[in-house]
Amino acid sequence: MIARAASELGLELAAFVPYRLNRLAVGVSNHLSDIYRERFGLDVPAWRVMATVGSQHGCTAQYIAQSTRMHKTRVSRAIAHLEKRELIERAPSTADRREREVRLTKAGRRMYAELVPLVLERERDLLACMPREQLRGLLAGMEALETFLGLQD
Amino acid sequence: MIARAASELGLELAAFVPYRLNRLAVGVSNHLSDIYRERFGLDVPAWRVMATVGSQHGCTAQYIAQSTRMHKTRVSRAIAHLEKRELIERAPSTADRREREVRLTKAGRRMYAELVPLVLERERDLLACMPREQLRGLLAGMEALETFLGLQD
DNA sequence: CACAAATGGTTGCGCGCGCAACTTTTACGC
DNA sequence: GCGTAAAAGTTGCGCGCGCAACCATTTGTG
Repeated sequence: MIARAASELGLELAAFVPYRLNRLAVGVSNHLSDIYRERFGLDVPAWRVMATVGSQHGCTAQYIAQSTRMHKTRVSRAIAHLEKRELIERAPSTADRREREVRLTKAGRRMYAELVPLVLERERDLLACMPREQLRGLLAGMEALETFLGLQD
Repeated sequence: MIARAASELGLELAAFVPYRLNRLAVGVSNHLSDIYRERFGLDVPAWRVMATVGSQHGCTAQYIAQSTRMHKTRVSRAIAHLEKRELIERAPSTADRREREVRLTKAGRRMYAELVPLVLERERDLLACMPREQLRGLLAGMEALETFLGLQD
Protein backbone atom coordinates (compact mmCIF):
# COMPACT_ATOMS: atom_id res chain seq x y z
CA MET A 1 0.00 0.00 0.00
CA ILE A 2 3.06 2.20 0.21
CA ALA A 3 3.39 2.07 -3.53
CA ARG A 4 0.21 4.05 -4.14
CA ALA A 5 0.90 6.78 -1.63
CA ALA A 6 1.99 9.22 -4.30
CA SER A 7 -1.09 8.79 -6.45
CA GLU A 8 -3.33 9.48 -3.48
CA LEU A 9 -1.93 12.91 -2.85
CA GLY A 10 -3.92 14.20 -5.77
CA LEU A 11 -6.52 12.49 -7.89
CA GLU A 12 -6.09 13.28 -11.55
CA LEU A 13 -9.54 13.21 -13.09
CA ALA A 14 -8.10 12.86 -16.59
CA ALA A 15 -6.52 9.53 -15.65
CA PHE A 16 -9.43 8.27 -13.58
CA VAL A 17 -11.03 5.33 -15.34
CA PRO A 18 -14.67 5.92 -14.32
CA TYR A 19 -14.43 9.48 -15.57
CA ARG A 20 -12.67 8.48 -18.78
CA LEU A 21 -15.25 5.80 -19.39
CA ASN A 22 -18.10 8.25 -18.99
CA ARG A 23 -16.45 10.82 -21.24
CA LEU A 24 -15.81 8.13 -23.82
CA ALA A 25 -19.41 6.91 -23.73
CA VAL A 26 -20.66 10.46 -24.23
CA GLY A 27 -18.21 11.01 -27.07
CA VAL A 28 -19.13 7.79 -28.84
CA SER A 29 -22.83 8.49 -28.31
CA ASN A 30 -22.48 11.94 -29.88
CA HIS A 31 -20.46 10.53 -32.73
CA LEU A 32 -23.26 8.08 -33.37
CA SER A 33 -26.26 10.30 -32.73
CA ASP A 34 -25.23 12.52 -35.61
CA ILE A 35 -26.83 9.85 -37.72
CA TYR A 36 -30.06 8.96 -35.98
CA ARG A 37 -30.76 12.43 -34.63
CA GLU A 38 -30.03 14.82 -37.49
CA ARG A 39 -30.86 12.35 -40.19
CA PHE A 40 -33.91 10.61 -38.75
CA GLY A 41 -35.04 12.83 -35.90
CA LEU A 42 -34.56 10.17 -33.23
CA ASP A 43 -33.22 10.73 -29.74
CA VAL A 44 -31.41 8.08 -27.74
CA PRO A 45 -34.46 6.36 -26.19
CA ALA A 46 -36.30 6.34 -29.53
CA TRP A 47 -33.27 4.92 -31.31
CA ARG A 48 -32.95 2.13 -28.76
CA VAL A 49 -36.61 1.25 -29.06
CA MET A 50 -36.33 1.15 -32.84
CA ALA A 51 -33.22 -1.02 -32.62
CA THR A 52 -34.88 -3.45 -30.23
CA VAL A 53 -38.24 -3.71 -31.96
CA GLY A 54 -36.52 -4.03 -35.30
CA SER A 55 -34.98 -7.33 -34.31
CA GLN A 56 -37.65 -8.52 -31.87
CA HIS A 57 -40.95 -7.96 -33.62
CA GLY A 58 -43.98 -8.03 -31.36
CA CYS A 59 -42.00 -7.61 -28.16
CA THR A 60 -43.38 -5.82 -25.12
CA ALA A 61 -42.36 -2.56 -23.46
CA GLN A 62 -41.12 -4.61 -20.55
CA TYR A 63 -38.82 -6.57 -22.83
CA ILE A 64 -37.46 -3.33 -24.29
CA ALA A 65 -36.85 -1.93 -20.84
CA GLN A 66 -34.87 -4.98 -19.72
CA SER A 67 -33.02 -5.28 -22.98
CA THR A 68 -31.95 -1.65 -23.13
CA ARG A 69 -31.70 -1.17 -19.36
CA MET A 70 -33.87 1.93 -19.62
CA HIS A 71 -36.45 2.88 -17.00
CA LYS A 72 -39.93 1.70 -17.96
CA THR A 73 -41.29 5.24 -18.00
CA ARG A 74 -38.58 6.26 -20.41
CA VAL A 75 -39.52 3.36 -22.65
CA SER A 76 -43.21 4.15 -22.34
CA ARG A 77 -42.69 7.72 -23.47
CA ALA A 78 -40.35 6.77 -26.29
CA ILE A 79 -42.92 4.29 -27.55
CA ALA A 80 -45.71 6.86 -27.32
CA HIS A 81 -43.59 9.29 -29.29
CA LEU A 82 -42.72 6.77 -31.99
CA GLU A 83 -46.35 5.72 -32.23
CA LYS A 84 -47.35 9.32 -32.84
CA ARG A 85 -44.80 9.44 -35.64
CA GLU A 86 -46.33 6.23 -37.00
CA LEU A 87 -43.03 4.38 -36.95
CA ILE A 88 -44.32 1.71 -34.60
CA GLU A 89 -47.77 0.41 -33.71
CA ARG A 90 -49.18 -1.47 -30.76
CA ALA A 91 -51.73 -4.25 -30.53
CA PRO A 92 -53.09 -5.68 -27.27
CA SER A 93 -51.62 -9.08 -26.60
CA THR A 94 -54.12 -11.89 -26.91
CA ALA A 95 -52.49 -13.99 -24.19
CA ASP A 96 -52.08 -11.27 -21.55
CA ARG A 97 -54.27 -8.25 -21.91
CA ARG A 98 -51.98 -6.12 -19.78
CA GLU A 99 -49.31 -6.33 -22.44
CA ARG A 100 -49.21 -4.62 -25.78
CA GLU A 101 -47.20 -6.07 -28.63
CA VAL A 102 -44.96 -3.53 -30.30
CA ARG A 103 -44.19 -3.70 -34.00
CA LEU A 104 -42.64 -1.54 -36.67
CA THR A 105 -45.02 -0.05 -39.21
CA LYS A 106 -44.15 -0.13 -42.89
CA ALA A 107 -42.54 3.29 -42.52
CA GLY A 108 -40.74 2.05 -39.42
CA ARG A 109 -39.32 -0.94 -41.24
CA ARG A 110 -38.19 1.31 -44.04
CA MET A 111 -36.39 3.58 -41.61
CA TYR A 112 -34.89 0.63 -39.77
CA ALA A 113 -33.57 -0.86 -42.97
CA GLU A 114 -31.99 2.45 -43.89
CA LEU A 115 -30.72 3.25 -40.42
CA VAL A 116 -29.06 0.05 -39.26
CA PRO A 117 -26.41 -0.18 -41.99
CA LEU A 118 -25.43 3.45 -41.43
CA VAL A 119 -25.12 2.92 -37.70
CA LEU A 120 -23.12 -0.27 -38.06
CA GLU A 121 -20.86 1.45 -40.53
CA ARG A 122 -20.25 4.18 -37.96
CA GLU A 123 -19.35 1.56 -35.41
CA ARG A 124 -16.88 -0.02 -37.83
CA ASP A 125 -15.36 3.37 -38.64
CA LEU A 126 -14.93 4.04 -34.97
CA LEU A 127 -13.34 0.70 -34.17
CA ALA A 128 -11.11 0.92 -37.21
CA CYS A 129 -9.04 3.51 -35.36
CA MET A 130 -7.07 0.71 -33.71
CA PRO A 131 -5.45 -2.52 -34.88
CA ARG A 132 -7.44 -5.73 -34.66
CA GLU A 133 -5.48 -7.13 -31.75
CA GLN A 134 -5.94 -3.99 -29.72
CA LEU A 135 -9.67 -4.09 -30.38
CA ARG A 136 -9.77 -7.64 -29.06
CA GLY A 137 -8.05 -6.40 -25.93
CA LEU A 138 -10.52 -3.57 -25.50
CA LEU A 139 -13.53 -5.85 -25.89
CA ALA A 140 -12.08 -8.42 -23.53
CA GLY A 141 -11.52 -5.75 -20.90
CA MET A 142 -15.03 -4.40 -21.34
CA GLU A 143 -16.44 -7.88 -20.95
CA ALA A 144 -14.50 -8.39 -17.73
CA LEU A 145 -15.94 -5.18 -16.31
CA GLU A 146 -19.44 -6.10 -17.44
CA THR A 147 -19.14 -9.45 -15.71
CA PHE A 148 -17.79 -7.86 -12.56
CA LEU A 149 -20.66 -5.39 -12.45
CA GLY A 150 -23.30 -7.97 -13.37
CA LEU A 151 -24.22 -6.17 -16.57
CA GLN A 152 -23.58 -8.62 -19.35
CA ASP A 153 -26.31 -10.56 -21.13
CA MET B 1 -18.01 -6.01 -47.31
CA ILE B 2 -19.75 -9.26 -48.12
CA ALA B 3 -18.55 -10.63 -44.83
CA ARG B 4 -20.76 -8.31 -42.80
CA ALA B 5 -23.96 -8.97 -44.69
CA ALA B 6 -25.24 -11.33 -42.03
CA SER B 7 -24.68 -8.92 -39.17
CA GLU B 8 -26.64 -6.23 -40.94
CA LEU B 9 -29.82 -8.22 -41.12
CA GLY B 10 -30.41 -7.49 -37.48
CA LEU B 11 -28.53 -5.22 -35.15
CA GLU B 12 -28.00 -6.81 -31.79
CA LEU B 13 -27.94 -4.01 -29.25
CA ALA B 14 -26.24 -6.20 -26.66
CA ALA B 15 -23.21 -6.56 -28.92
CA PHE B 16 -23.18 -2.99 -30.15
CA VAL B 17 -20.11 -1.21 -28.79
CA PRO B 18 -21.60 2.28 -28.34
CA TYR B 19 -24.46 0.82 -26.36
CA ARG B 20 -22.19 -1.43 -24.29
CA LEU B 21 -19.89 1.49 -23.59
CA ASN B 22 -22.77 3.61 -22.34
CA ARG B 23 -24.12 0.82 -20.18
CA LEU B 24 -20.66 0.23 -18.78
CA ALA B 25 -20.15 3.90 -17.98
CA VAL B 26 -23.49 4.03 -16.16
CA GLY B 27 -22.65 0.86 -14.25
CA VAL B 28 -19.22 2.07 -13.21
CA SER B 29 -20.64 5.45 -12.27
CA ASN B 30 -23.26 3.84 -10.05
CA HIS B 31 -20.67 1.58 -8.52
CA LEU B 32 -18.62 4.63 -7.65
CA SER B 33 -21.38 7.03 -6.66
CA ASP B 34 -22.31 4.75 -3.77
CA ILE B 35 -19.36 6.36 -2.06
CA TYR B 36 -19.66 10.04 -2.80
CA ARG B 37 -23.43 10.16 -2.84
CA GLU B 38 -24.55 8.12 0.14
CA ARG B 39 -21.48 8.83 2.20
CA PHE B 40 -20.84 12.49 1.43
CA GLY B 41 -24.05 13.71 -0.16
CA LEU B 42 -22.41 14.65 -3.45
CA ASP B 43 -23.91 14.18 -6.89
CA VAL B 44 -21.85 13.70 -10.03
CA PRO B 45 -21.26 17.40 -10.86
CA ALA B 46 -20.41 18.23 -7.25
CA TRP B 47 -18.00 15.30 -7.04
CA ARG B 48 -16.24 16.41 -10.23
CA VAL B 49 -15.90 19.95 -8.99
CA MET B 50 -14.48 18.73 -5.69
CA ALA B 51 -12.05 16.46 -7.51
CA THR B 52 -10.88 19.25 -9.78
CA VAL B 53 -10.58 21.99 -7.19
CA GLY B 54 -8.87 19.58 -4.83
CA SER B 55 -5.89 19.26 -7.14
CA GLN B 56 -6.05 22.69 -8.81
CA HIS B 57 -6.51 25.15 -5.99
CA GLY B 58 -7.69 28.57 -7.03
CA CYS B 59 -8.85 27.49 -10.45
CA THR B 60 -11.76 29.10 -12.24
CA ALA B 61 -15.19 27.74 -13.18
CA GLN B 62 -14.10 27.88 -16.78
CA TYR B 63 -11.14 25.65 -16.02
CA ILE B 64 -13.42 23.17 -14.25
CA ALA B 65 -15.80 23.15 -17.18
CA GLN B 66 -13.05 22.40 -19.71
CA SER B 67 -11.35 19.89 -17.46
CA THR B 68 -14.50 17.92 -16.67
CA ARG B 69 -16.19 18.58 -20.01
CA MET B 70 -19.32 19.72 -18.22
CA HIS B 71 -21.50 22.59 -19.43
CA LYS B 72 -20.63 25.86 -17.76
CA THR B 73 -24.11 26.21 -16.29
CA ARG B 74 -23.81 22.79 -14.73
CA VAL B 75 -20.51 23.82 -13.21
CA SER B 76 -21.94 27.12 -12.04
CA ARG B 77 -24.77 25.41 -10.21
CA ALA B 78 -22.56 22.74 -8.71
CA ILE B 79 -20.23 25.45 -7.39
CA ALA B 80 -23.14 27.43 -5.96
CA HIS B 81 -24.38 24.31 -4.23
CA LEU B 82 -20.98 23.44 -2.78
CA GLU B 83 -20.50 27.02 -1.64
CA LYS B 84 -23.81 26.86 0.22
CA ARG B 85 -22.54 23.74 1.94
CA GLU B 86 -19.36 25.64 2.78
CA LEU B 87 -17.13 23.06 1.15
CA ILE B 88 -15.65 25.56 -1.28
CA GLU B 89 -15.29 29.34 -1.32
CA ARG B 90 -14.79 31.91 -4.04
CA ALA B 91 -12.70 35.04 -4.19
CA PRO B 92 -12.70 37.53 -7.07
CA SER B 93 -9.53 37.19 -9.10
CA THR B 94 -7.19 40.14 -8.80
CA ALA B 95 -5.92 39.87 -12.34
CA ASP B 96 -9.25 39.45 -14.13
CA ARG B 97 -12.29 40.66 -12.26
CA ARG B 98 -14.63 38.56 -14.37
CA GLU B 99 -13.16 35.43 -12.88
CA ARG B 100 -13.59 34.04 -9.40
CA GLU B 101 -10.94 31.80 -7.88
CA VAL B 102 -12.38 28.63 -6.41
CA ARG B 103 -10.82 26.98 -3.36
CA LEU B 104 -11.67 24.28 -0.88
CA THR B 105 -12.57 25.45 2.61
CA LYS B 106 -11.08 23.68 5.61
CA ALA B 107 -14.14 21.41 5.69
CA GLY B 108 -13.76 20.87 1.95
CA ARG B 109 -10.14 19.84 2.30
CA ARG B 110 -11.11 17.47 5.07
CA MET B 111 -13.76 15.85 2.91
CA TYR B 112 -11.40 15.71 -0.06
CA ALA B 113 -8.72 14.00 2.00
CA GLU B 114 -11.23 11.45 3.19
CA LEU B 115 -12.95 10.97 -0.14
CA VAL B 116 -10.10 10.55 -2.59
CA PRO B 117 -8.55 7.43 -1.07
CA LEU B 118 -11.95 5.73 -0.92
CA VAL B 119 -12.66 6.57 -4.53
CA LEU B 120 -9.26 5.43 -5.74
CA GLU B 121 -9.68 2.23 -3.79
CA ARG B 122 -12.96 1.64 -5.56
CA GLU B 123 -11.25 2.15 -8.87
CA ARG B 124 -8.58 -0.38 -7.95
CA ASP B 125 -11.19 -2.88 -6.79
CA LEU B 126 -12.99 -2.48 -10.08
CA LEU B 127 -9.91 -2.89 -12.23
CA ALA B 128 -8.72 -5.83 -10.16
CA CYS B 129 -11.43 -7.93 -11.83
CA MET B 130 -9.08 -8.60 -14.73
CA PRO B 131 -5.44 -9.61 -15.09
CA ARG B 132 -2.85 -6.89 -15.50
CA GLU B 133 -2.20 -7.56 -19.14
CA GLN B 134 -5.88 -7.39 -19.98
CA LEU B 135 -6.15 -4.08 -18.16
CA ARG B 136 -3.32 -2.73 -20.28
CA GLY B 137 -5.24 -3.81 -23.35
CA LEU B 138 -8.41 -2.11 -22.15
CA LEU B 139 -6.64 1.16 -21.40
CA ALA B 140 -4.80 1.10 -24.72
CA GLY B 141 -8.07 0.60 -26.55
CA MET B 142 -9.74 3.40 -24.64
CA GLU B 143 -6.86 5.70 -25.43
CA ALA B 144 -7.16 4.90 -29.12
CA LEU B 145 -10.84 5.79 -29.07
CA GLU B 146 -10.18 8.98 -27.13
CA THR B 147 -7.60 10.01 -29.67
CA PHE B 148 -9.89 9.20 -32.56
CA LEU B 149 -12.69 11.26 -31.05
CA GLY B 150 -10.40 14.10 -30.02
CA LEU B 151 -11.22 13.66 -26.35
CA GLN B 152 -8.00 12.94 -24.59
CA ASP B 153 -6.62 15.49 -22.17
C1' DC C 1 -63.48 -19.37 -5.60
C1' DA C 2 -62.11 -15.25 -3.37
C1' DC C 3 -58.73 -12.13 -2.12
C1' DA C 4 -54.07 -10.59 -1.78
C1' DA C 5 -49.81 -9.95 -4.17
C1' DA C 6 -47.43 -9.22 -8.30
C1' DT C 7 -46.89 -7.53 -13.12
C1' DG C 8 -47.44 -4.48 -17.57
C1' DG C 9 -47.98 -0.05 -18.46
C1' DT C 10 -49.22 5.07 -17.89
C1' DT C 11 -49.24 9.60 -15.61
C1' DG C 12 -48.40 13.60 -12.12
C1' DC C 13 -44.68 15.74 -10.00
C1' DG C 14 -40.20 17.68 -8.78
C1' DC C 15 -35.63 18.23 -10.31
C1' DG C 16 -31.54 18.91 -13.02
C1' DC C 17 -29.94 19.74 -17.52
C1' DG C 18 -28.70 22.51 -21.78
C1' DC C 19 -29.90 26.50 -24.54
C1' DA C 20 -30.18 31.15 -25.05
C1' DA C 21 -30.08 35.61 -23.23
C1' DC C 22 -28.01 38.69 -20.15
C1' DT C 23 -24.42 41.32 -17.11
C1' DT C 24 -19.87 42.54 -16.27
C1' DT C 25 -15.24 42.91 -17.51
C1' DT C 26 -11.39 42.40 -20.73
C1' DA C 27 -9.20 42.25 -25.34
C1' DC C 28 -8.93 43.75 -30.02
C1' DG C 29 -8.95 46.87 -34.20
C1' DC C 30 -8.23 51.16 -36.29
C1' DG D 1 -8.81 55.95 -26.61
C1' DC D 2 -13.42 54.56 -28.39
C1' DG D 3 -16.37 51.13 -29.77
C1' DT D 4 -17.12 46.46 -30.92
C1' DA D 5 -16.26 41.81 -30.08
C1' DA D 6 -15.25 38.19 -27.00
C1' DA D 7 -14.98 35.81 -22.51
C1' DA D 8 -16.42 34.55 -17.34
C1' DG D 9 -20.21 33.64 -15.05
C1' DT D 10 -25.35 33.69 -13.79
C1' DT D 11 -30.28 33.09 -14.55
C1' DG D 12 -35.05 32.16 -16.90
C1' DC D 13 -37.10 28.71 -19.54
C1' DG D 14 -38.61 24.38 -21.61
C1' DC D 15 -37.84 19.60 -21.64
C1' DG D 16 -36.88 14.91 -20.39
C1' DC D 17 -35.87 12.00 -16.66
C1' DG D 18 -36.78 8.99 -12.48
C1' DC D 19 -39.75 8.31 -8.53
C1' DA D 20 -43.89 7.17 -6.69
C1' DA D 21 -48.57 6.46 -7.21
C1' DC D 22 -51.98 4.62 -9.90
C1' DC D 23 -55.11 1.49 -13.09
C1' DA D 24 -55.92 -2.88 -15.18
C1' DT D 25 -55.01 -7.56 -15.40
C1' DT D 26 -53.01 -11.84 -13.98
C1' DT D 27 -51.05 -15.09 -10.74
C1' DG D 28 -50.64 -17.30 -6.43
C1' DT D 29 -52.59 -19.21 -2.05
C1' DG D 30 -55.74 -20.68 1.34
